[in-house]
Amino acid sequence: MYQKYFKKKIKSEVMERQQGRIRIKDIARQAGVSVGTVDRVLHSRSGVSESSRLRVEKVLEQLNYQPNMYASALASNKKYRFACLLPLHTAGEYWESVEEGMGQAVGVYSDFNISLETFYYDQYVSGAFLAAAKLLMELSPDAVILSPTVEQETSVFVVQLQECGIPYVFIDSNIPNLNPLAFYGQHAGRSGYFAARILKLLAHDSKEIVVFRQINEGRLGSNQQLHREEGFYQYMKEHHENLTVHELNLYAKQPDEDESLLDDFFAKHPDINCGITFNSKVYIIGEYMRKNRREDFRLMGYDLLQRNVDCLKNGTVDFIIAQQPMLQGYNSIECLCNHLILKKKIKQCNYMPIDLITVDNLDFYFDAQ
Amino acid sequence: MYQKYFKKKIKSEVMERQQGRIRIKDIARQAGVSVGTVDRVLHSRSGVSESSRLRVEKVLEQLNYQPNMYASALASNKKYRFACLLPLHTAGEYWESVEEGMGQAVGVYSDFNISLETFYYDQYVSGAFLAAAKLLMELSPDAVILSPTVEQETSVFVVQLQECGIPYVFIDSNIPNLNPLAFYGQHAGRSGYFAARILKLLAHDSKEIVVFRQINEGRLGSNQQLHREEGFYQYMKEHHENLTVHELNLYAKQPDEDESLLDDFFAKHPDINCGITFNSKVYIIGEYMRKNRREDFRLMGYDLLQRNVDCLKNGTVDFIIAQQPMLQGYNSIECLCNHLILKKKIKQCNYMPIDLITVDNLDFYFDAQ
DNA sequence: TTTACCTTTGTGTGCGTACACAATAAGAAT
DNA sequence: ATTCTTATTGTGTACGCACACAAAGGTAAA
Repeated sequence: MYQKYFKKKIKSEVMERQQGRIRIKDIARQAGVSVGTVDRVLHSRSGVSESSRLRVEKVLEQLNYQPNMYASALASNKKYRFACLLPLHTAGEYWESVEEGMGQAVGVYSDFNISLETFYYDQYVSGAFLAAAKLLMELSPDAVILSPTVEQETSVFVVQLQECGIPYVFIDSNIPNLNPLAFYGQHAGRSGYFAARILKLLAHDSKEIVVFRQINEGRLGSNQQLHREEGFYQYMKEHHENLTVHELNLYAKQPDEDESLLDDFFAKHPDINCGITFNSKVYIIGEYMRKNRREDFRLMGYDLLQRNVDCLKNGTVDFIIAQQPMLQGYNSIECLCNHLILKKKIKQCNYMPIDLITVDNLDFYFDAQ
Repeated sequence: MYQKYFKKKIKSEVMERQQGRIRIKDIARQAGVSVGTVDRVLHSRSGVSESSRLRVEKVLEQLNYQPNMYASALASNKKYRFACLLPLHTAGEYWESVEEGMGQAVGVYSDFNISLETFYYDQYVSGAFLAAAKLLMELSPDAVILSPTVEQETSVFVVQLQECGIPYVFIDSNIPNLNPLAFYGQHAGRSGYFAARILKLLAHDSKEIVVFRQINEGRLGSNQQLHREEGFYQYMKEHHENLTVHELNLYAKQPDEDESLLDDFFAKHPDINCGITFNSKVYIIGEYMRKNRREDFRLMGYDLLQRNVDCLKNGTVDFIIAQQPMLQGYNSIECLCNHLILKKKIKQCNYMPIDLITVDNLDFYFDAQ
């Protein structure tokens, strides 16, 4: 009859007894010792003779013992306090999604008795980071999640964490030599490089484009933004060296100020019809274009804030590059559970995908957990 | 000093006793009954008086009891057999990634005593699906994952599953009126619409483009492919009505045959420099272009098979649309665990993101779990 | 030989839940 | 009143693991 089918069995890559997993009891019987001794070996506690330790370890390896993490977590019956240190932000901002993801993960892993307390600092006030960090440390948390936006203050704090043996996870941006347990965020340089390729497609044959920049408290954006710009310019240098890239600095203090800056710029350069921002506030430009009925202007930006989504939908923004902020938050909590409770091995550097969003695939972006 | 920070506490949205979660024991004490009675209420088993049932239910709601799923799974000590029914495929094909994702999930959830057995059918041989399904049913699985590629045979099988009360999950493509427990896959129409927008950008001002199609055993591709095409044509109709779209049917029987078809086509249409495929075999075109040194040809396709990735890297393919096949596999297993073991609520329709991949963001696509 | 002390090993209980079984109460039948 | 039946409720054990404590064995000192 039909020879056109067959089957295959996957039973998790764990050795099995008749049916069901190897337990500590099985190891004990095989090695001729009690479960207590096996337990001591597993947790490398003292009080085991060399001979039985070796015997147990051999059987452990032979049977490829994998502990039941849930039973283990249940028995240990510990509570875990996680603390999080984030830039102060208002509703609708990027960091809110990160927090939402963390909240989701806390819910999912609530059976592990975890709790999360978040502390905020104003990234534009010198010393605020360390002040918030001090408050945080009074909690004596079991692990910390933070965004290393203020590099040198972060270094100071990280040393404290290391002294206390508290593991810490970086989120959004990375400082590799501070050696976090893990990092979740985008490869900013590559995302700028990618953005450049797409923008050049959008720009068609235009000879000039514009980069809108955001200046906060005199600082030229975050490290993330700077790295995106670097990637962007690298692509343009490699592929379109004779393209003219203008830069326009905005300040987002009073909307009027930005508006007149934009007015001045486009009065001077009426032919420029393509631009990009490397911060999350492309809606400022989008809303300006809508107000001034410049429907020909092609525009790109970062992050799916509600106002940016609105711009995508009304066509003033063509593309948004997203970086799964919710997933970053979710993963950072998950990572701590895996490390502290389930004792799984953690991958240190975790780049988020560089997602290109248009009005067409927008809906499905949020669908993915 | 610094007023620029504050804190916030998230402790999972679960009511708590002093510290730690509400347990069955707590409910029992509050309601003035034994844990056995609470257990009977929780599982709506018989043998509880109306009065105590009401009392328990009231306390349950008051304290917002959330069972510890891991303790529950541990105590119930059941084994779960999952079965999977997929199209027969060779190494490097799309379905292999789906299987990889399922394998990963089986590993992650191995503490729940789950096992997975996969059955294959030749989607081009009539009756093979149901023959494989019969084999599958001999396992008497607790749940089934399948790709409903052969619509009418799927209908027959689904009726059997419903009669046996076996939950089933659709993967890759959906047939909503067959009412699966869940569906994981892409919105094919929208992805075609999205593809059209990007392709038009790539095509610049070209007046003609080409769609390469794959004919298997006389069938014009899967439902997925057809829906992508529909979305594609819809976009073109709405936005670029006077664009000429050529279609070229290929057969992938002997490479020579396809090659001469391509030769003929491009001899007849030497000016066409932009094309797309809606199946996963864009590498056939990419490799042809490389062989014929047509570096000007702009090309798009679907799915990150190794040969497609190679084409992305050597520049013969510009964009690939991906659909997270690994995540589809992973999610389908996870969904069954959530439903059967953890008793969580399942979302029925789960569209995967429509991801646009270039050589720039390729690496990070695979990084996301 | 007895006692003390330390090393090594085994046993018991608890984590929160599920389920089998025992116990109790209430009512009906004798 | 006694026995039987049935409806209701409580208790005990198990799941796999962690950890406290008890027990056993060995060595050295008194």
